[in-house]
Amino acid sequence: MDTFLQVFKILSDENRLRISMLLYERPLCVGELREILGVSQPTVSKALAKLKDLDLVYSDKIEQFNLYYINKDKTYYREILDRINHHIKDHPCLIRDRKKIADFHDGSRRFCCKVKEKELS
Amino acid sequence: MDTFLQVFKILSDENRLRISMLLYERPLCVGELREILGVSQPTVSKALAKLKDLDLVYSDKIEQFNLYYINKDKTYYREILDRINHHIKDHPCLIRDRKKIADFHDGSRRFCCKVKEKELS
DNA sequence: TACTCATATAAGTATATAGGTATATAGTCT
DNA sequence: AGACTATATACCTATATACTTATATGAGTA
Repeated sequence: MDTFLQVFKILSDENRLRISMLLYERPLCVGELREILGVSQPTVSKALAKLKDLDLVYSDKIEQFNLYYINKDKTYYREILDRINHHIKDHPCLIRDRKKIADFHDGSRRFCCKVKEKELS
Repeated sequence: MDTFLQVFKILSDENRLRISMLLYERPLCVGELREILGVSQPTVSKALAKLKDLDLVYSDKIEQFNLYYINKDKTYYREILDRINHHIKDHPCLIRDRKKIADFHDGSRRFCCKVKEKELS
C-alpha cells in the first residue's frame, strides 16, 4: 500500500504534479522546469530529487544539462498521470505549462536550457 | 488543478486511503471503521471530516449511527479508487481491511456498530 | 588559475499535519 | 435526572514539509 501512499504524497504538491505532467510530455532539464514553473532552482531540484528517490523519474547528463525523464515502468504513477492527462482540459494551468515547453523547444534543438539566472527577475 | 492536488493530499494519508477503499466497498459507520483500522475514534472522525469537507463522502444518520458513503459523483476520486481497486491484490493490507467488514456484517443486519469502547484494549 | 554555468544540497525558519487526551453534543434507556 | 452510546471537536504536542538563502560540486572555458 505504501506504493500508492508515496505516489499520492508526491503528487499532492503542486510543483511535483506540474513537473510530473511536464515530464510526461517530454524530457526536460532543471532550468527549463524552473522557467516553466516560475519557481526557484532549489525548489525544482528538490522536487526532482524526491521524484527520483521513488524512482519515478531518472536523469541523464546531456552536455551540460541534467535531463529528467519519466520512468514509464512505474505502473501506478503512470496510470495516474494517464488519468490526469485524460482530464487535462479541465486544468488550464497544466495546459499553460505545456504551451511553455514550445518556447524552449523547436525542431532542431530538442532540449537545452537557454535561460540564464539573470534573465529571470 | 486543485481538484487533483486535494484528492492526492487526502489519499496520501494511510487512514484516509484505507477508509476510502472501505467505503468504496460499502457504507460503514465510524465505530466499524475504527475497529477495522485499529485506530482511535477521533482519528477516524477527523479523517472522515476531511473527506466530507471535500465532498468526497457524505453521511446519513441511521438509528444511532452515522453511516458514511462514498460520493460516486466525484469523478477524479472515484477513478483513482477504481485504479487502486484494480490493483487491490498487490495490497494485502487493503484486502485484510475488506475481510474485516465481514466480521461486522451478515445477511440480516447490513450495518451496525457492535463494538464498545471497552472491548478494545 | 579564475570564472561561469547547471545543478545539488545544507541550514534555518515557518507552517502544516497527525495523533493523543479531554470534552462537547445528541440521542436513548432506566 | 442520570448513565450510556455514538460521534464530533478543541487543544496540545510532536513531527513533517516547504521555502529561502547560502554554499558546494563539477564541468567547461577564458
